[in-house]
Amino acid sequence: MPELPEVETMRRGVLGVIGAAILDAHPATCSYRPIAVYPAPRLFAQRAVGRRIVAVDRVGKRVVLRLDSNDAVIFEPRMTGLVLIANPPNQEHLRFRLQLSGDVADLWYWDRRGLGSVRLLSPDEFQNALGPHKLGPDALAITAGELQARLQYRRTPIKPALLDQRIIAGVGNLYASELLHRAKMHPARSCDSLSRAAWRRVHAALQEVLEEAIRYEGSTLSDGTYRNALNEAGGFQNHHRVYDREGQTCRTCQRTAILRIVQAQRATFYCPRCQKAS
DNA sequence: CATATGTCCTGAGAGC
DNA sequence: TGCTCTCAGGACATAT
Repeated sequence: MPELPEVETMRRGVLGVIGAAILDAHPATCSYRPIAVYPAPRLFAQRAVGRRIVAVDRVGKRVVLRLDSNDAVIFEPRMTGLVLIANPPNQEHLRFRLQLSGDVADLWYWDRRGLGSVRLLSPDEFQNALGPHKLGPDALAITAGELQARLQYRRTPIKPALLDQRIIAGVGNLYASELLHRAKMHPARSCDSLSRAAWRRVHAALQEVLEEAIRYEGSTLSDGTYRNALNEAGGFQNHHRVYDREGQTCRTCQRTAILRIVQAQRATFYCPRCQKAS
C-alpha cells in the first residue's frame, strides 16, 4: 500500500528521466484484466510521444511526470502499483511502458492487483481530478494550524479522519497508526476533543514518522510487494512501533501488547498503555 | 454538506 | 496434500 513515503521514494528513484523524450507509450501485454488507462491508449500515445519530461513530482500518493506540453502523466499505484526503471518483480504484472530517449532506461508501471491507473491529463483535467477541492494540503507541507483547522470540528475518530485525502494528502492506513502512537494519541479519540497542544503533537508526529520512513525508503510488508524504482525493498517495516505488531510488546513502554481494532473497515494498531483513551 | 458502506483486484495464509 | 475461504486497503461510487 504505497503511501506518501513509498511514493516519494519511487519519485526520487526515477528523477533520472528528467530531460528524456517519450519515444512510445503503451500498455504492456498482460494476460490479466487491463488496468485503467486514460485516455484510451491510442490517444494517450498521440499526446505523449515526442514530448519531453521536464519534472517529476509527487501529488499525494501519485507520481507525476510533467511534460513540456504542460500535460502530465500520473501513475497512481493504489494498493500494489510500482513505478520502476529496472528489473520488475516479475514480467506478468507489467502494465504500462514509457519508452524514453537517450541512455535513459524505460519507465515501467507494474501492478499485481491492478487497482492502480496511468493517466495523461491536461492542466484543466489535472485541476479537476487532483486540485485543491479533491486533495488537501500535502502531509509534508501542512502546518499544525492548518491540520487543526481542517479537523477540529469533526466528530469522527481521528484515525479514519487522517485517511481522508480531501483533508490531508498522503497519509494511509499504515502511517496513520504509526503517527498516532508517536503522538501518544488513542486512535478512537474524536477530532473535536483535541486541544491545540494535542494537534501540535499529532502534527509533529506526522512530520517525524513520514521523514523517518522516507529515510528508510518506505515499508515493505511481509507480502514483499512494495519496492523502490530499482526493485529494492524498503527498510522502515523494521521500525514500525505498532503496525502489523498485534500481540507483540510495545517498543516504547516495553510491557504492553499491541492491540488490533477495526475502524471504518480498516485495521488500526495501537498500544493501550501509551495511547490512553482520554 | 458529512458520514457510512460497498466495490474493484490478486495472492498469501488460514482452516479443514 | 489440496481445496475453499477470508483478508489486505487506496480511491471512488452510491446511499443515508
